[in-house]
Amino acid sequence: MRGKRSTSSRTEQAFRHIWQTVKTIPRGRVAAYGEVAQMAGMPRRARLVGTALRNLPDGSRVPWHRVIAAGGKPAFPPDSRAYREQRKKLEAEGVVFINGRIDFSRYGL
DNA sequence: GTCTTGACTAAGC
DNA sequence: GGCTTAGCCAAGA
Repeated sequence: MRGKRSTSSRTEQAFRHIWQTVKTIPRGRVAAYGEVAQMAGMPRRARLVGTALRNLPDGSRVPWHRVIAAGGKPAFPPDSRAYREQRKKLEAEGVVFINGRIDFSRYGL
């Protein structure tokens, strides 16, 4: 086998690795993009995590809502649909929003 | 191969 | 406390 990778490019595998890492976030907890990147063994690739989640295939069971920006706030504008969905899912898991922000010392990893 | 874009982050004002 | 700037690094055009 030479480096020939059929059916999945290098980036696709990186995305899957990120998705798999996100799946390890326990229910009722949250992690920052940078944290996920580090857990996936890609320090300083926070933006890549965002790209991966954006490319997330429809119907996947990846808990993308547990990934938030550093500072404990969602990476979406508060008036966006994604924001409401994320907040709804998190609150359903017991995560409390305080002034639109999540307490990392309490719900972080 | 270069340039722009982005579900990031930390520091500065 | 909120907006701006700069640094970051890979994907997409």
